[in-house]
Amino acid sequence: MPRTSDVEERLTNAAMELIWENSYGATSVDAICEKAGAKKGSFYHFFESKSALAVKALQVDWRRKKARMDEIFSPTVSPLDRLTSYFEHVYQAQAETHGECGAVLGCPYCTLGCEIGTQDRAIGEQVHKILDLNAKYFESAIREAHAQGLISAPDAKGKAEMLVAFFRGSLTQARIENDIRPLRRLSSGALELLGAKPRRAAK
Amino acid sequence: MPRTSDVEERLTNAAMELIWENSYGATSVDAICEKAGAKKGSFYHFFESKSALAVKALQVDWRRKKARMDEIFSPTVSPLDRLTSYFEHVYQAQAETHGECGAVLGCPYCTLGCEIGTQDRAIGEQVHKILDLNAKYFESAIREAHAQGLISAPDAKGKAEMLVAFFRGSLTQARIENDIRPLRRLSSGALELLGAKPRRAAK
DNA sequence: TCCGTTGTTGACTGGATGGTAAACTATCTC
DNA sequence: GAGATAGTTTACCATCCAGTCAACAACGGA
Repeated sequence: MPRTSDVEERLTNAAMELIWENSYGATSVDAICEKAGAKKGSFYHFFESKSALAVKALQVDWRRKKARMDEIFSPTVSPLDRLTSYFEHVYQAQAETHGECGAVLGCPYCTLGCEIGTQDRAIGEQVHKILDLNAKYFESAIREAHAQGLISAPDAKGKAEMLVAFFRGSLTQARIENDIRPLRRLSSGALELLGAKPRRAAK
Repeated sequence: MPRTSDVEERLTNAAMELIWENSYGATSVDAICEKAGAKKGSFYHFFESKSALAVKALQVDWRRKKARMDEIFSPTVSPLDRLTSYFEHVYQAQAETHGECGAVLGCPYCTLGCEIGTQDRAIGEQVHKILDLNAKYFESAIREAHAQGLISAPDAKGKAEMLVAFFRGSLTQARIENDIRPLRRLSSGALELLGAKPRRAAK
């Protein structure tokens, strides 16, 4: 057997998938181990508890998503295009998982945060941290769009909070209804909410 | 012992509270029985399963909330005032539970729907049904506001979906952050989103 | 008064749960 | 090649879980 194994990574991936697809409470350590092709002993060699695994899984998942977001929200792109292309990206990603596993799963952070916010401090804080970072992209794009005169948003933080609420609410709705339709109007709705002209040639 | 008992009602109330405060998965039948002061045997005398109890609890909870909403969305009130006073009401209610149990709990339907949408068909459908009904109030108020020239919303259904997403997203945010702040801007944000003049004297 | 209905009780079941422990194996370093 | 270290395996545990069951109590109607 190799010196370094990828069991830890397989475990975090399996955990993230199962928790996202079902829920934290409905995801057992046994199920995670089976999906990852690992034994329970290995699980507790790498993680001190199910909760610790969830925290790690969130971190890993976010690191991947952050890389994508840094691309999409690159300063080389016009601020409003950052937002619309991000929403397009989210729509595509949700449509893809819908095709793959037959269900629209929405935002894993929101779902998990909602479920265990009052129960598990560590997970709750991790979720909170990630969602805060995620919102920063919106705020920055809005601030810049305002500075460039593309929209009028003197209170960029407030506008960002509204947009974030709309965005996450749409994802939540999509998960509950198991329907991607609420996500189709994400980018046009965002422009409307920001008071930008809805007609835009992307790219 | 009395011919008719209130055990059933106590069970649904206890279930709703526990599920809302924690989650469906984290709420055991034993815990519900203890909170309701009932024995497990009684539980299964009235309900065939934990899932069935949850469905019933949702129905009872919604019936109560619907009565309040019918008042608030009374045709005697100006359509935009219906919306703002509903949001004020929600804010007050959330602030109250925050004071009582130290946590902002958000929307029970969204939280529950998110958690078990993919796992329990019956509960998922019940949640879906309630959320649809809830959204109808928004759509009707928006349509009427448009007809009265208070706002411009030719696509009332679309606007309502946006507003609902914003509303529920804010509640979700509030739960995750355990903070009522996202709910303070609910009514002003709604008016902004609808393109109404933000200055209004309520009542 | 007796019977059927409605509601109540508490002990019980079998399986799943999160987590443990100790033995074992492969690899790296010296 | 001897340890030390990192990782793996299996059997195991106590607890909790949803759900069952059969006996029992209170009332209403006949």
